[in-house]
Amino acid sequence: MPRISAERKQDRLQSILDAAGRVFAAKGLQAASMADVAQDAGVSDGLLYRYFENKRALVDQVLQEFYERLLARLEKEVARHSRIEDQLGTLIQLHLKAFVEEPGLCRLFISEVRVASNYPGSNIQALNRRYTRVLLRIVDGAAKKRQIKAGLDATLFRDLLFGGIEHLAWRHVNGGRRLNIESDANVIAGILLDGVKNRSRTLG
Amino acid sequence: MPRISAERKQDRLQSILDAAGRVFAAKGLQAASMADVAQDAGVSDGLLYRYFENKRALVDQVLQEFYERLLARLEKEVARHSRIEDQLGTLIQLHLKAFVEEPGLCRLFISEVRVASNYPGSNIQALNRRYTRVLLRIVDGAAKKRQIKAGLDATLFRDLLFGGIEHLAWRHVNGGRRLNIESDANVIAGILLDGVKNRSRTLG
Amino acid sequence: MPRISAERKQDRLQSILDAAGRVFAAKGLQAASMADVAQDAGVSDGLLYRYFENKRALVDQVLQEFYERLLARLEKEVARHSRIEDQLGTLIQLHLKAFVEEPGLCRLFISEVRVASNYPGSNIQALNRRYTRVLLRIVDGAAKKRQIKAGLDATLFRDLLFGGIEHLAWRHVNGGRRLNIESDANVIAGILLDGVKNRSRTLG
Amino acid sequence: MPRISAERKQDRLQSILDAAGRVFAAKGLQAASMADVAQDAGVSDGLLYRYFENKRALVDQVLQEFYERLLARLEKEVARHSRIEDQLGTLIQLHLKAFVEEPGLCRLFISEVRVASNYPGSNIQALNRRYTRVLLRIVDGAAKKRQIKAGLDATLFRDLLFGGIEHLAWRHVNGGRRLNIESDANVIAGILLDGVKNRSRTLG
DNA sequence: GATGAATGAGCCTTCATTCAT
DNA sequence: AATGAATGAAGGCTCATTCAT
Repeated sequence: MPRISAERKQDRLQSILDAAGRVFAAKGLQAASMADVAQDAGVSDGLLYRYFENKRALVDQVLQEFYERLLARLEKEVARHSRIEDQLGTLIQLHLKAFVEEPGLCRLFISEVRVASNYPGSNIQALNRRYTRVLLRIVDGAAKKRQIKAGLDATLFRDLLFGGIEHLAWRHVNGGRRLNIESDANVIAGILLDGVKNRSRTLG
Repeated sequence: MPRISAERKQDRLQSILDAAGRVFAAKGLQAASMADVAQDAGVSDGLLYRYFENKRALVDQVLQEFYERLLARLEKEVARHSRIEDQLGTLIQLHLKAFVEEPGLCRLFISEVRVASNYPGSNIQALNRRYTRVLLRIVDGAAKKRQIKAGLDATLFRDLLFGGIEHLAWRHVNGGRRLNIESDANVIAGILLDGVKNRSRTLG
Repeated sequence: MPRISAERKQDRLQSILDAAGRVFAAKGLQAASMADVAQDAGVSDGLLYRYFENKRALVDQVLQEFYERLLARLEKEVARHSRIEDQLGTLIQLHLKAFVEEPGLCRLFISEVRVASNYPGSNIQALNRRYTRVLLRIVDGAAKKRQIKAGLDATLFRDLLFGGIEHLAWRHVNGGRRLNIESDANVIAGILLDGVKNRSRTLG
Repeated sequence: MPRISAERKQDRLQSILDAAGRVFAAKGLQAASMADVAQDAGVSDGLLYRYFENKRALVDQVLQEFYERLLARLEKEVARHSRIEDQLGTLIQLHLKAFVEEPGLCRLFISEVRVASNYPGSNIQALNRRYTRVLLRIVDGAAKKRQIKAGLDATLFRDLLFGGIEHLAWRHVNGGRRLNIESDANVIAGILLDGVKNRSRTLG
């Protein structure tokens, strides 16, 4: 019989995750100490280690939740549209928006997610695949409607898309290029769709 | 009268930079200490600080040289071709090749260059612009030949391209997707060129 | 009216002591945490502190029980013999056997018991005296039979014996010298008995 | 060309070792922190790690020097005597004296040396062998003079002796039994010598 | 110019112990 | 009685950077 309700424990967990998100986003993974996170969460240092094995595990979780939130939005919103252009445009818009709305996490995500995804047991790989699946559904739909030739290599397509979005978002966040989310998203969607329109399977 | 000739100093500088490149690439920025670099370069710890203000400055320089080497190759080789497709394909190929040939620096570059580019006084921004210029020349050439409509936003185009290449290279380096440099480069070039064929100026 | 019967409480106490013995022996005092003990005993961390004031007290108790078990065996088995040589040989054999059979506790005992015996309130001193008494009985018997001269300093004799056994056992446990319990015991008994045969009281 | 003379470095090393001896002896290995040692030595925390890889290595060195000092004394003084009884008596006296004169180190030695000797690369084993060699020389001399039968197992003999001395010294240091170094040493020497007088080779 | 000894702040992590439930 | 969440002090260790020589 737990003396402390499951909700309470959930709250603690969530408040730690939130704090970690804020602190890591604000100071960067390297510069932010576990003590910083604990203080921001209003708990003791030691408690962090009851919920997360170590700093790495905490960051991983933060990034994972960010990624999951993004994916959930993507899947839901993309499904609302039926035209290929709208689906892809929506996906790009949401992705850009997610990054722009949470620039700190965005920075963290971009600079850590690839490294994190290498850690054994990391779920980031699974999320990457999930992202690919969203794209795949769009591409397959387009192929069925003969809007693009069948057989496009989805991972290559995903890398092109994902990479471009990342770059765009990053530069915006860092004060480089102003972003017009809606129109930029449409341009990118247009370029990529036109680009693959007549392209057949290119890679296994 | 300097006790040590300018050339000698240049040599020292270069050997430090080389050592830093090797060490940072091999162990990662975080795990590599200044002492590691000094040892690899065969100089004392203290000497590093005569040539570079701090660790950050040293890394910046390493990345900058890597970027510069890449750009020099790009500019030279791209200029050899006259067909748009060949120019773009060459650019992509060289970029991928640079990353694949030096996976350690590639990793460093990808995970640090954007951060580095924020540091005041960093020259990375200038190199980004130089990269943009290479692209711009290709795009303008294409526009003149009416292969694409005039006015494509080159920075957006660059981000798409650069981001995609980065992602592709990263995943290859980390054992994800096998890379077929030549064909992959051509596919990407094809997609992007087709994509922008009918697209007019979209952003400032 | 106690909610928990006295027996139940005894069971708890004993299961904690058993767990502590296992855990401390397996991991060493330093490396074993109270949480480890609690888990092994199947109780909560907090409960340990109802039965023992702190970690030190718990270890003391574990060692004490080990020592007591050893003494009980010694007293019982030694009494079965009437020849001095057999009495001493048996004592040594049992002592060695106890250590060799429980190498973990043996290690703990050797490296902690002397420290523990300093703690105020520790009963280890009393057990030392009890050990001395066993020896004394043997020595006195021998004196009566004129096998040794009267007046041997029993504590000195005990230290010699105890120390030698400890060393022998320790080195065996740590893979140093192979132990042949029976013959080694007899050799030691022989040396010491012959050694004190003609020795008169030396110290108060 | 070292900027700091080798002597200076030696001084530092020695002052750290001395401080470590003092601090570990006074507070116990566990309770003494590296910071304590650094403070006592008047150096920074970090410097300790320039001279010793870690805490363990520092303790090892302290114990080793203590042991070496003891052995040097033993070897030198024992050689001065020709009668077996005097040789053994001297050895025991010096050993007891060493422990009694430095009770802190003695405690450290007794409670740590056996553990330390297990560490790979520890020199304690070598010192143990050296101690055995001193004994062996005495025993062999005695055997030649027909004072004892040839073939006594020197390691068993050493354990008996060493263990007894340890116990005696320990109890004295902890306020147990008063020690009369000279006479106790002679008693022990007498017991052991008489004990082995007629004993032939007993173990490999 | 060069050295490398020295610094010392700072960080992650552990764990005995407490106490609200 | 029993739980186990929570605490928080403490400690070993690293390493960028400085500075006397």
